[in-house]
Amino acid sequence: MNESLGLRERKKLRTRQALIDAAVHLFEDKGYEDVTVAEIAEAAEVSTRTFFLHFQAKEDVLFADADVRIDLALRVIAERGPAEGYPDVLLRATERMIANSWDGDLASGLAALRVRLAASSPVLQARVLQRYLAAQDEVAGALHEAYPDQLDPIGAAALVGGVIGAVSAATLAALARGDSPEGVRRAMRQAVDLVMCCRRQHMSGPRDESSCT
Amino acid sequence: MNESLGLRERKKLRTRQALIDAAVHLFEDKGYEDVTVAEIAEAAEVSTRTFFLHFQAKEDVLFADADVRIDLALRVIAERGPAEGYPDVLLRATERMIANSWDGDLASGLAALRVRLAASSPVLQARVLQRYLAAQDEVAGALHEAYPDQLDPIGAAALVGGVIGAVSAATLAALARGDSPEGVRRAMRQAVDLVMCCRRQHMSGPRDESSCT
DNA sequence: CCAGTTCGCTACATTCGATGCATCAATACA
DNA sequence: TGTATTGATGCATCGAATGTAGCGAACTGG
Repeated sequence: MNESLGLRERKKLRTRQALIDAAVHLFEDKGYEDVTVAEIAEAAEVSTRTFFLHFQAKEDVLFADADVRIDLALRVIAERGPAEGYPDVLLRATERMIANSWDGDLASGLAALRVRLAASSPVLQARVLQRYLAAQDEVAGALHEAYPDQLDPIGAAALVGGVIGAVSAATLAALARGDSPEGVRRAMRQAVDLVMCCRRQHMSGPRDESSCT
Repeated sequence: MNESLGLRERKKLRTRQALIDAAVHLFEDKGYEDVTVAEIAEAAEVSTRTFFLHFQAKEDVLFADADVRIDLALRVIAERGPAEGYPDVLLRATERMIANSWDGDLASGLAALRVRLAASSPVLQARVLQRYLAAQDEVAGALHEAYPDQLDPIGAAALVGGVIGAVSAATLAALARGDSPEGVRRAMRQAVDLVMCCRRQHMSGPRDESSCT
């Protein structure tokens, strides 16, 4: 995976991962609020200061890989086909993010832990929303840049916000219901279909067209 | 207004109002982040501790009178017409909430300030959105109850999440752009149109049908 | 009018998240 | 090897938020 990295960067990644692991274990045991950053750092055998050198804030340790997903979406937009309309691009970007979260967060149970913790900690919940907003903003901005004459900034924001909002709400509902990872994935796809079905001109992959209500 | 209150409670209300006024003035001058609770308390001539006796957190001084009117949306759903489909009901509920949130703004300048500050402070953004998220859950549940055979829980969550997400994102985008209140309101309606246009069967009020892309 | 109680407020101490700064030591590089 | 880069550290500090003890003004019943 990371064979060509220098020793220094490998060490850095190792402490970062140690912090993540320590935090996850502690959060699972004691919940979010009852774990201090000092505890996490101590468990990872680094200083408290080092924690904030790797993560902007306490809750960011739970979103270690979330930034990767934004990059994925941005790349899909950047590498779009010349004749591709924005509904298809947005659809592909969304599906790419879903696929990524499938073999990342969802499989490892990190997403479920996040939801569980957020449900019991309003502070964390607010920060999660903040993060989602920032992500939406970036994607919407990129989409507007890509289709400046078809999407004004407001329309792009509404479009992206609608998709992300629908997928998030469906995912949360499925997770709250205790669905299996497959069930969660199905909920995600259902949400995408619901929002996008009326807007796409042609499909980029095999999908049941009749599921559009 | 409060003639039959005891002297003690009147005093309490007075200090509370002094804290709100001081906070509003300071926020207007210096923005949200650059004002400390100690400053607010000092300007209101009370101790810092007293501030937290009246408000759970710094942001709550801005939400002093703001109760999210979830009831409005729920009532629209409850009092739906027998032949009304869920797209129309949801549309009406959303419009009702938009109209109300804006009326509240005009009534007390506090809400207007809140919106303005939220544009520049991610913390406040998240707090506002948190309130919307709580409403989202209830509305989705009510919508599912109202149309049990047309909307499963996941579908209802996705639908409502999509609408709220689109409206929120468009609103924030308009605010970030520095739009006038009228422009913000237009962005809200644009977002509703974008998400709902393909789903409504008949309109409940005067609206440009051709705006549906 | 007076004791006893309630309660809003204060001062002080403390915890915790987060940041700035100077510094050390290991790595990378010429 | 010598130098520069950089991850990690300790320390100081700020601001939000909470616990505690206690004062004094406002209510209560007699």
